[in-house]
Amino acid sequence: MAEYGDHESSGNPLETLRHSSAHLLAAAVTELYPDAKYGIGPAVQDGFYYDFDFGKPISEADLAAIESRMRKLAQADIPFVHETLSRRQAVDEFTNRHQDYKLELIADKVEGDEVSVYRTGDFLDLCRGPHVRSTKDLKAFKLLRVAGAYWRGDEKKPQLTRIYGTSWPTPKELEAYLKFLEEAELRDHKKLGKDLKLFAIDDRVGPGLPLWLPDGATIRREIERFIVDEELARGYLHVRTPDVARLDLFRQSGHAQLYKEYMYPPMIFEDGEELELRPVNCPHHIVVYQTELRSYRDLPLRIAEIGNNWRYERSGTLAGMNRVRSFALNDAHIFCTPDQLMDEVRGAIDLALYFSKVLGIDEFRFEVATRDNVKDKWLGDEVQWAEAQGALEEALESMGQLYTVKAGEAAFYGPKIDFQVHDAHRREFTNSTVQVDFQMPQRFDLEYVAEDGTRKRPVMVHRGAAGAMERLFSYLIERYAGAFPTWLHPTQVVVASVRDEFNEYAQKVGAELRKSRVRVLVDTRSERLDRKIRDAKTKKVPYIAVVGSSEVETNSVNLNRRGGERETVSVEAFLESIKAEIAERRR
RNA sequence: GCCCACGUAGCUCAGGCGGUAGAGCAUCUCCUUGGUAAGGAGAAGGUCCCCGGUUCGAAUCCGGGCGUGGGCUCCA
Repeated sequence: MAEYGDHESSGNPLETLRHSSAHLLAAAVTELYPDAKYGIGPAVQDGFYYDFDFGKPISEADLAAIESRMRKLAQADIPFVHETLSRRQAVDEFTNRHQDYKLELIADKVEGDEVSVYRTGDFLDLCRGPHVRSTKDLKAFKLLRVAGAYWRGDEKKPQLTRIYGTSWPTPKELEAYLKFLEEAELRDHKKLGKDLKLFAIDDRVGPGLPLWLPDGATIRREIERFIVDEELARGYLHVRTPDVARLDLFRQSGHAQLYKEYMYPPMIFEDGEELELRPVNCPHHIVVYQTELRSYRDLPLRIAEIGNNWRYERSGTLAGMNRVRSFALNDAHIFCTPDQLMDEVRGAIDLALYFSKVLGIDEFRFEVATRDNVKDKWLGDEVQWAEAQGALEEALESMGQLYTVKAGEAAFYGPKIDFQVHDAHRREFTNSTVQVDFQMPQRFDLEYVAEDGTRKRPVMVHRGAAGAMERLFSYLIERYAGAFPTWLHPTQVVVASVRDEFNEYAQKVGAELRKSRVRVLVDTRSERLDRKIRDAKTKKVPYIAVVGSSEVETNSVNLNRRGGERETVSVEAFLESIKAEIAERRR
């Protein structure tokens, strides 16, 4: 979390500009709301924010006035002045201003007797800088929205009002950014999901419980077939296990204790039976592992399933298909020896990279989430952790992949690699993950018979190579703006007859394509061709095959491709080419 | 869960300072047979999110819910 000490701009000019914009915002706010207390105000991706305690909350309607005050201050050409105060002076200054949050930061974060502050006219802020020279350097900013944010990121602390804004060196860049936001709006999976009838979320079913409509379900089926076939080819064993289990299973795994807040309450029956909707698949897969005595010859054993998980996410965190309460994870649990760990991690990363390549996930980055030394929230001994962490990092390095390390972000049972992608609005989220686990093997007393006949404990790797189907789908909708590659598109071809008299031929062409499992819609409505083309284009169908008198004569179709080019080809040639495109999963 | 905003026909939205609502698209019917992004006409369609309160009267005002969106916290 950004706090004094790490929210300062690094010297990157754009960050400096945005950080100065945050100060300008706070200066305007303190003029308009003299009782407002200010918290922190860093530069963030694409802009900045500042947190305030207004006493009583403000709303977005108030932003216009604040922004125009900012403009006024910007035009006034007020310099950003750096000063170093003694601790005593600083405390006096902020006490006079009733700035309790700043006083708290001075007490907690400032070491020594020197306190760095910046003055902008009457406004004084605890800050290391650097800043732009004058408010006049801030030429292109806009306030975007207000939000609640807990003081110092802590739910138990008071909630402040955060004002978000964006700031750019020139008005032209600001305009381009606002345009980008507008375009992101058009790609939004929630909007396109509705427009293209891919999925629906209905109050009567419940929040976070999406319904996959026929076209969405078609895309999901294609993705699942692709995933399962590829995993089978790579030595995974696909299983099917139930969405529920006795609560005791999750007591043994530790989820009932450590993961309780995300779990649905158990179903308790008259005879005392307690069944629990599973929040994760691992316990079921462990039971699969234990259906027989395993030998070292069986390892690595890779048990996979596109398994449904149920997590009672807090209502405020739900978001379209990206964050739901019931989702299908492309999950697998690899049981292996410590010696095999590296290769298995590499294999999992390689698979995730392959899925990404085929699905079109071009922009991503890796994060290695490790334990930190401060907290005692980690289970297991440090040597194991160090080994596992080393294996993860070495795997990435040996594959030439760059990564960042996030200390303290590991799962309680082991370190992990997260595969970070971002949506149309550049909001980042985890799609796939590779996690090393020493806890479950211990809790379930997993073992295998080693070469020397002794019983040994396997290591477990949890991995979701393509993530959850729901989240992946939300990503793909935005990635392609609904214009899915042919192999994924629910309607691969629309056959459009020019007039009713060609309907029969259109049906014949459609039937021909369908024989090869091409998904075809034959548009025989009594509408003009224009209309049929428009409707198909609106649905972003990759091929529109127009048929009229000349096509009937030559047994051909006139193809209107999504890219734009048009061409008359024989039905046979079209069929061959689209079959190849689908088989190769071309983008 | 918390903060802010929003919730009117299947969809996108008007309207309404209190007198029970309107458009376009979609749907249905009829007419139209038109070669590459919306042919025409008509019909049908709404407990204005839900529950309370104020009022002669509430979609409109007030209160409480529920849901959605953007954030916070959390996370696949």
